[in-house]
Amino acid sequence: MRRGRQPELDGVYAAIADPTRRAMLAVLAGGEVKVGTLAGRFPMSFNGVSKHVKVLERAGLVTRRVHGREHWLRLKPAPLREAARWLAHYRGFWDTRLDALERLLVQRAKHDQRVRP
Amino acid sequence: MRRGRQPELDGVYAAIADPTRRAMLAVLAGGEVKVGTLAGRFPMSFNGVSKHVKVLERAGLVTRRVHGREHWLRLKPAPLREAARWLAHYRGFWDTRLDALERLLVQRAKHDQRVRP
DNA sequence: ACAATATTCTACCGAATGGTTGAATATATG
DNA sequence: CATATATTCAACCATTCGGTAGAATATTGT
Repeated sequence: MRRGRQPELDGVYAAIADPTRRAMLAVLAGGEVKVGTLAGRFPMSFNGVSKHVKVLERAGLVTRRVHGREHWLRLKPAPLREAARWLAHYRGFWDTRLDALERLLVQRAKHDQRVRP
Repeated sequence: MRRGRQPELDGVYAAIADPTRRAMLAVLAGGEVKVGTLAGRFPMSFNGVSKHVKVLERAGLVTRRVHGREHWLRLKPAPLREAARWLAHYRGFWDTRLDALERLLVQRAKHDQRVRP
């Protein structure tokens, strides 16, 4: 695993921590969408949507293609794949070694309970 | 896949969006540690660490076992597995880019009350 | 009983977030 | 040109966040 800091993960996880933005990603997964179209589908102001889009952009999850006065948004899944890989690594580790560790710890806790209650 | 709102994901993704908390999870993956031990490993006040621990607890990623005056923390990887599964689901869609994606998204848009109220 | 230890609770601070409104900018259309 | 459209920018507000310091609580050790 790559050690050290991975600052790009901060933005990605923070971006998808918001349910509105997760819903936006779902919409964008269907293809390119204008900002206005996106705004029409969410119960908030145009500017509110614009701000969320900017967060997704900053996280590298969305790119913008300006065509005249229209701004078309396209999903860029690569950072999400990175994030998934990071999680998968930990998940794999925990699925194997840690579950065994947890069993052991539970066992020891029971033992301690028996020995000194 | 489970659709609609998944509020537990909010807390999990928000929790792991912070590099300090990701590092704490890495430490906890090595086994149970006291809050104080954790505090000794991070360049911030005891109280700062205590707050981060509380965030991880609220996200369901850490449990606390109070033994006397010592609070032992244990990792609970289950919510991370949930989060990984959510990401893997989307990743799979993007890898394949099938028409099924479009159909599912249209269906979701119809069902989801939060989007287009 | 007393003092040290492990930890939380409360209160505060500055910065970031999620949201709003209103003005500005660029572009398309009559 | 004038006007409607698509969008951002700027300011503001309330809340949350990451962090600190100090007081309070519970437990252990002498």
